[in-house]
Amino acid sequence: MKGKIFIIEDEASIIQLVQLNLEKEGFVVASSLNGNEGLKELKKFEPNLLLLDWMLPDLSGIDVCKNIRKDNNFKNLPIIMLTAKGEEEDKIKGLESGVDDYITKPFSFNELSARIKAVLRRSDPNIVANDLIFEDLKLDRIEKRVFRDEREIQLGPTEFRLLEFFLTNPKRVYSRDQILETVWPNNVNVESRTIDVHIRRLRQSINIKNKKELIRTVRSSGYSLV
Amino acid sequence: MKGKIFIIEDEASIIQLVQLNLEKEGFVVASSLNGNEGLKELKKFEPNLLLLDWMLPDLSGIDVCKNIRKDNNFKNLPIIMLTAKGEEEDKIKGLESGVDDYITKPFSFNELSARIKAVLRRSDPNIVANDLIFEDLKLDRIEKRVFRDEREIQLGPTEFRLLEFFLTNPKRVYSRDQILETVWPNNVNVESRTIDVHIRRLRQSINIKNKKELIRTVRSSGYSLV
DNA sequence: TTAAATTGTAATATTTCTGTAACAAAAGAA
DNA sequence: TTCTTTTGTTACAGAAATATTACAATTTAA
Repeated sequence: MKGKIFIIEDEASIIQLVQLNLEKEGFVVASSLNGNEGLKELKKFEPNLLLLDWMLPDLSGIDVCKNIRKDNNFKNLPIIMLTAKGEEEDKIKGLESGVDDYITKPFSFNELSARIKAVLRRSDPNIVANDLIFEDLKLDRIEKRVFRDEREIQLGPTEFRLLEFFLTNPKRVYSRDQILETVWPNNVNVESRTIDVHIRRLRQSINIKNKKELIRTVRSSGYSLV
Repeated sequence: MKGKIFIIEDEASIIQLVQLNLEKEGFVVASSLNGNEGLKELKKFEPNLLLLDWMLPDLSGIDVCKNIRKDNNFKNLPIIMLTAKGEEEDKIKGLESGVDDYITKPFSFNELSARIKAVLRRSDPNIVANDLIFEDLKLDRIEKRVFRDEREIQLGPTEFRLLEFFLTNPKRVYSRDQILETVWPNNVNVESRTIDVHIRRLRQSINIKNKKELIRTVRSSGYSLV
């Protein structure tokens, strides 16, 4: 899982629990303790999914939700609402206001994880898929294997993550910064040119003679899988 | 799996969830929402195992349990108790009153399924798959034996559990954390490097010259059986 | 109780991977 | 063209991950 998840929730302990577990599953996670700030940070972070608490100190969950739905860039951002027990009636309102799913506290992490994956499967299938396939390339996340044309290819850890990243959004061009953010562990400082080297290594591994180049260089923009 | 499981539980949503999943695994399932009725139906149904809620509208779980233990035909019926969080103290009583295992709500279905199988393995070995087989490797859970190529292999307890773990999901790559969580007893703190040593011991035992290596190292990810 | 087996850890050896720097090549701009 | 900017390529040293070994402590079996 290489997806990004944002959490808006005022109980720090819940954030911690959820964040820790989600990161263990490979998600990149950011969070905020209140609605207004959350909205701002969220739009910078560009998550693939939002976990939104119903009751917040400033705005209500619904308000946040409406704000997001109004913004063209986030109109389709999947949202899972976190509600406390006893807010049953509100649930329907929540769903009406454009929430994709909700879960009642206290919840087990497994339950949350299952719902997140179910929602992502609809909105962004590649994030949760076990096999990422693009033309004659196949990457198996469970077995950690890569194939081109049925032939297995050996990749180092970084090249594997890099390819995984490209495969979740083939054709799309990514800047070196974007690649760094997602493919490298957080807070690691790496020369941007280093990516060029890894791109080369990846190219060398996945290219087969007489077959077309799979990674396109877009001068002054970045790279993409084609 | 072709065993029969009876559920006595007053929350219909839990019954539904569990029943659906158990049936998917091949069990035949019947259920009741309260104790008195449950007892009657159960005796007609003759299950191989009972899932019993601790708190029921009429009888308590313990009462049901005692009633069953008095009946010669069901004296040995395995029972797994479902308890809500906070009833911790009662657990001990539960086990004393002849319960085979218990699980605390909320639970994940996987957890429940694992416990059911563990209990059935003791009481009714034929219902659960007991031989794990992968290529020329065979592990007999009942007799605690391992064979490669018909030849028996001696393993220490930890190596046995480790191999058992790999065999439940061959090919899948597991991280050291995942291995620790499942193979080692809960809450035991063990250095993550320790796994390497056990992997080595396991390799040494199950490898036969001229035969391919069975355990694959996936750098920065973990190990898998191949 | 003694002997044997098992476990976890630490220390060491070995392998593989990473990031960077330096230079070459290519693509644009003027 | 010539200069400038960006990307490609290579080699390499240090880092990181894994393998191996030895050993002391503990458990189990005899």
